[in-house]
Amino acid sequence: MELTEAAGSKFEQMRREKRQKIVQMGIDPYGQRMPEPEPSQAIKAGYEEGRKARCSGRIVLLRDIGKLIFLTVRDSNGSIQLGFSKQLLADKWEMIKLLDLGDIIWAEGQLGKTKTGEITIWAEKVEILSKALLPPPEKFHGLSDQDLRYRQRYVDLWANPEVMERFRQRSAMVASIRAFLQGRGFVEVETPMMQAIAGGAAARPFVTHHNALDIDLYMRIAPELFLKRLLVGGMEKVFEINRNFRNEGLSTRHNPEFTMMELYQACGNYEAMMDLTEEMVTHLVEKHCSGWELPFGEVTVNYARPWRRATYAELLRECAGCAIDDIAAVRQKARSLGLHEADKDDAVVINDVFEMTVEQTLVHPTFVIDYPAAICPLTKQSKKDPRYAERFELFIAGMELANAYTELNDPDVQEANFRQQLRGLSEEESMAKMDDDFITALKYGMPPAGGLGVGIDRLTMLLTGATSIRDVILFPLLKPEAKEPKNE
RNA sequence: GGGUGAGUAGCUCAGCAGGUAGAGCAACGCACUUUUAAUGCGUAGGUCUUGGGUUCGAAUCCCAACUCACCCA
Repeated sequence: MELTEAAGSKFEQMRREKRQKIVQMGIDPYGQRMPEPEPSQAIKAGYEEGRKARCSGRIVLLRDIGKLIFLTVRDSNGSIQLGFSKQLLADKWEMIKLLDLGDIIWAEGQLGKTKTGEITIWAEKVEILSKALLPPPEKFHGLSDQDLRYRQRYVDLWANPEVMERFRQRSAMVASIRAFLQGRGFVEVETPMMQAIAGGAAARPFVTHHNALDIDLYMRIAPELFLKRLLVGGMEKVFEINRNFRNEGLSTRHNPEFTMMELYQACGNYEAMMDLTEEMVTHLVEKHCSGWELPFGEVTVNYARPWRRATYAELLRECAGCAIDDIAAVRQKARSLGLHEADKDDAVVINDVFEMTVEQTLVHPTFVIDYPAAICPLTKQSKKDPRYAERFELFIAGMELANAYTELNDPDVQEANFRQQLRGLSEEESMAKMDDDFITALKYGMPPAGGLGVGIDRLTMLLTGATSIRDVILFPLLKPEAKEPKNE
């Protein structure tokens, strides 16, 4: 065991010794405030021979040619080459010779080009900002072990520049969504993440406990019921971008905590929400992507407007081959798909069949409209046919990306819907959970409204071509690492 | 929950008719003032995920566990 520890820490030991030498020179190996560096990208873009430039970043490549050293340092949006010559940096040379891959440094000097044309800062001042005690991953292949990439995202981000780029894009897209909505008069709000009743969606919640009050609380599965209370309060256009928590399995499309944008618009309905969704997403594609056709895994998605709008019933007929009214045929289909249907209500069986047959076929953006009213307890029924609800879900690449309703605002109908439990769903998974205060709110009067939820993680997946949700969440949920026998 | 694949040096990967482990990068030493994954020479580095089993002998075969990835429910 001692042997392993000694071997495992050999790299660290060498670096600790170098750090010690740096300290002995009177240099702080962890740096201090420095004149603000410029982004490497900007330095290169505004290249001007002889101009003074300063940058800082992590050393990702180092070529030591004796009295001349070339280093490539990487910052958050690029990298730039530094040239250290003994002639220019005689007083720091001893420290410079102790620099390693992975160290974070700062440098200032004149811009120039090498004989091969590479833009280079010929450093006159160099500071070490942080001595890395652990060696970086392999410089060419980077870090590719999936487990390590997720567990040590802090390494993944700088070892694999495309990872950094994807998260920069995510951030830019979220900023664009905010700007888009604010430009249309929406006000951003924050509503409770810990709730006494986990309502607004059909999902199993996480339970937590408040000690002082000695009560159990749920991590929210949706902000819906609180945002609607704000409609009652007189906020006519509100949105929230925040985390939801659902106590369900993990997959390439599901992380237990995920980011949802939800918005509500007074005097709107689900058609207004369709228009808004289409405008918002195409705005993002236009602003952040390379064209209307974007690859996603095996498929190519065409985001060009207008997007298809098809009813739930017509898609069921198209893909499952049965009419929504012919419940015997639907149950037959369910059995042939291997689904258990005997103890479930019609609407639940129909939806099971829908999920299995239709969803995966919807590659290009498709609004599925007019859901069976029975599975939509928070949605206003269609005036044309009360068996259906004014709800749509948006599917892209077989993934549910958005969900929207014409919001139900009749308190008596809402109360009745909360009491109506469907067989085939556990109580926790049911959307119908009595929330007396929400009914009280509706009794004061909520304007008719359109409501929309968009999964931000999935949207990022689609627009950046990431087929796993873990690639768009900085720190996805992982099983804690098994305790290893060797302790510190 | 089920199936498939993976886990070997710090990193990226070879090695599998069973005979006690190998490369590149990284590291250490030497040389080098225009390199681009710098180069040349030299050195060192591993309870082959863990635990059982088969065998004279296991990284390799068998069983179980752990973790990850993908597919399915």
